[in-house]
Amino acid sequence: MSQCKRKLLSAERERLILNALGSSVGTIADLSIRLKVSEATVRRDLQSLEIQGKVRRVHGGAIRVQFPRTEPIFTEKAAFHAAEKDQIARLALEFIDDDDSIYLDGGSTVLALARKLDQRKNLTIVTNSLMAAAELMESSHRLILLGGEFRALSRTLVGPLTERIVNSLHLDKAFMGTIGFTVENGISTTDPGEAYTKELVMQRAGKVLLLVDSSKIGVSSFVVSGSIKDIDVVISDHHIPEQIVKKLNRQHVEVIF
Amino acid sequence: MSQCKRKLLSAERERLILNALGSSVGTIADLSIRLKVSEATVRRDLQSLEIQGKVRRVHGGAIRVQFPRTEPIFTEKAAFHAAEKDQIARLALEFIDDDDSIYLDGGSTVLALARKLDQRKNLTIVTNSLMAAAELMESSHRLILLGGEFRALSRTLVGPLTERIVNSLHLDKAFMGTIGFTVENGISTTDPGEAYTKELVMQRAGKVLLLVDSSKIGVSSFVVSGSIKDIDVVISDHHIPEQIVKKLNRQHVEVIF
DNA sequence: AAATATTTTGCAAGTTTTTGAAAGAAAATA
DNA sequence: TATTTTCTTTCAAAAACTTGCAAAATATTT
Repeated sequence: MSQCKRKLLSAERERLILNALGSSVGTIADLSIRLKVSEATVRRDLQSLEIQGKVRRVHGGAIRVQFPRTEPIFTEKAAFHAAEKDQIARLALEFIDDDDSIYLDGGSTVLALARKLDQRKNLTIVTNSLMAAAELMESSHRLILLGGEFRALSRTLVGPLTERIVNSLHLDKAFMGTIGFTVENGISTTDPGEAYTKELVMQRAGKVLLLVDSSKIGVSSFVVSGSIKDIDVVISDHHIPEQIVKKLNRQHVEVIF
Repeated sequence: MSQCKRKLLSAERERLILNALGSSVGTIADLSIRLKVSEATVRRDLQSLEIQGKVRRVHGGAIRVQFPRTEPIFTEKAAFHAAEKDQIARLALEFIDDDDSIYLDGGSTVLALARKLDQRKNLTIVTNSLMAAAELMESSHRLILLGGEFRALSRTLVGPLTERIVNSLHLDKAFMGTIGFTVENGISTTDPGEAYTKELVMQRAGKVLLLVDSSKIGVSSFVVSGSIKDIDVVISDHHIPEQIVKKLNRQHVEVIF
């Protein structure tokens, strides 16, 4: 049906790539042979497909995204940048001492921290994240859940009801996650209820530590949920731009990576 | 079945590993042979899977973990008298109308009710049970969790902190579970924190329904968590003794079975 | 139709990631 | 305690990725 001599348009190729990937993965080399183009071109096409959210690129090839929902489901999000998140969590763990009372926010980066907490003793852990709670169920620490309205997308408890409990607690350190982070606008998220609870917690905590992988830096989301002033320490990975670090230091925010 | 010549991507290998592990354990040596890669690579893959929370590494191999990790104690309990509990839950469902705001207590009998709630529309469901919450995560109902201290044995949130949220809610109907139930002492449970929260909820609810299978009738536990006066309806199975029914009726408690 | 601008493609240099091997540390077993 | 097995760390080679650039293809203008 299409003229086979003429070279294919990139849009046509992209459709062919998606086809070739089927439901599983494909290598660059394989796709390059099948489409009769150079590997460089395949890479560019996959890059474009990744931006469109149709494909997830991995070293050596790409994986087709199964359910192209508007927001990636939690488990997919967690697998993305897993190594960076783990590294950030390892750095964050250094800030936690035995017998601390700490707050764990929602999000996969903070969840990575939750998985490491059996390296400390006798913590009081407060969280609004059901994923973190599930992870800590078996632990010997004292676990307190914020009440509130359940938000399915992030699996967290949010909104005005959380205020009741937050205000009756003292928190030594709060480990916060975020959707977006810029020096100008501070931290931002998609849901107003989520933002409300974040702000509340940061006001109650002795020290606020923001865990943010570099893919979120420079991104602004819908609702502002806190400014730079609320944050004491930013923990990120090594891809964080040097100029951002300098700007943060100027605002008396410690940066670790 | 699979193309053995082509080199596998790490993402593919990880899927194969999860597959190979199935629900049991797998050794490094075994995986190394099956995937035709070095043991070092298998270790690295397992490390990555552990960071993602999909696997638990042990000396010599790895074990697959799946969410929600159900404690054997709890599942055994739930399996016990499962048919009776399901029957009780079916009867309890009749008391729930569309648009109700209801409370779900902890315990396996109430959990059976939670599983049936997609037969109603637009409920506001308040609960202190993480098992119930896990069950209702995907539902379209509005879900509110009581905050408070996490009690591992029952997987519920209990204690003084729950007061903050309970007192700011209105509940049409409360579906309560219990450890023990006698006409003389009312309902009783093992944990003071648990009892505290139960009493609180029953005071705030328009109608209190007790879901109790016959194995718990005549049993008294450590802490009293409510008297007969607090209860409007008792829902049980057909093994409930006739004389108990009469005594309850005399105290204006409706009995269904 | 010719000339020019724009986009796409392939190539190559330099960088990063992955992989397997080996040595020392830690854990299990006898 | 001694011994074996398994784990972690480190290293070097190989594979894959990124970036910049020039040639080719396509689109736009004259």
